Amino acid sequence: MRDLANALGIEAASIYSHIKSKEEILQRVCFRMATEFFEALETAEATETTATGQLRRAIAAHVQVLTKNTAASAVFLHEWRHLSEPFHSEFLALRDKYEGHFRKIIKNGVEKGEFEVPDEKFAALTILSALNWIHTWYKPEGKMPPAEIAENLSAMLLNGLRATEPRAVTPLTRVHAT
Amino acid sequence: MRDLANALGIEAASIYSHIKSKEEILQRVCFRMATEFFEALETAEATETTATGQLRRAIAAHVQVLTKNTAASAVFLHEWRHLSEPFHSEFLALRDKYEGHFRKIIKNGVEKGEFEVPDEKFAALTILSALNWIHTWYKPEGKMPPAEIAENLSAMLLNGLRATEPRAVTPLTRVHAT
DNA sequence: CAGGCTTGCTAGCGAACGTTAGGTTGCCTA
DNA sequence: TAGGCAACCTAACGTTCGCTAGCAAGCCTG
Repeated sequence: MRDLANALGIEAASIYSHIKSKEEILQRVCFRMATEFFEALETAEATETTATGQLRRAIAAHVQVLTKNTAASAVFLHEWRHLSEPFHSEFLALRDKYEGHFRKIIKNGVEKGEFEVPDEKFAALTILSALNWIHTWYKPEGKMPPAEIAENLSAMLLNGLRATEPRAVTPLTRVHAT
Repeated sequence: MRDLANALGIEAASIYSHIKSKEEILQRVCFRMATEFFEALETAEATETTATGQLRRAIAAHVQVLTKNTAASAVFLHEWRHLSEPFHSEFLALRDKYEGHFRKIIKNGVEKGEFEVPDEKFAALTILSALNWIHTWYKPEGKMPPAEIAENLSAMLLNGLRATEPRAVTPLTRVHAT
């Protein structure tokens, strides 16, 4: 709190004119990020019809939210553990729901013959795992912009490392300005 | 410290008969885990000759170390940030070296025509990302044992989700008892 | 222009933190 | 059997933590 106050050019006690408690900050960050992830995901799902397209859009959306604010992302990904009830449970429910969207995209893909996975829950978890690590190394001034990161991730996750036949990886068409 | 002492059935001050400071615990955990990861990785590399084989072994080794002690893994993956100098720099150097091993396996694979990736550093990072998340959900009593997790991860990372031609995923032959 | 709301301040509370000082006990060894 | 050391204790240190109380200044609105 004293560090935060210092960064704001304010006394620590003055912060409490704006918030009720330290945890309120945590709650706001966690749930605002959750909302951002959901909105981005729903847009992604609505934009495409094929499972492959939806998944690639979903990955791009997730990466975009994640890279837009890496500090908030780190809080969203790790610090939610310190939420008190009922926020902790509520947050976990949202997380499950978000993961469920990915699971459903994958399930659809498997049913339509686009994908082939041993376990769709495991696949969804692995995809999100691969995405959720980027906040630890991503730097806005780095040479790889979020869109390119997303494309590389999509390519890797959809096609794997293995060299076989040539695989077309067409760029995503632009939906709206970022 | 007081929690730790309580878990040990001891007074907090008594801990200092065994360690110099709280950070010493952090140092020991971080560097012991680093050693474990390196030893497992080097065994994996020595066991196979193809890049594909080495990568699958390396993934299995990493997963095995990670799942053996999820609490220590969480410390290794996140809390190293709180190491003081020179341990912080030393740790980062080890991390780079470890990642370098993966990068080299991938590079070899690309040169031998086994793999096809846009950026081998990025590929290495993505693979480790996918692996390093499992400590957040893995439970020893869960229905998926570490070896199976590793196999599924290898399958996903090497082949991707996309259904194309049938891909043989042969199980790893057992090297030594676990 | 009076009232209240917003935003900030100073002072300080009570709890928790990592850690130290100094002492007691019991075992292992010379 | 004497000495030393390992392992533990009680007591308390100085610091940092999140936060509250109480107050002052500035702004907007009735």
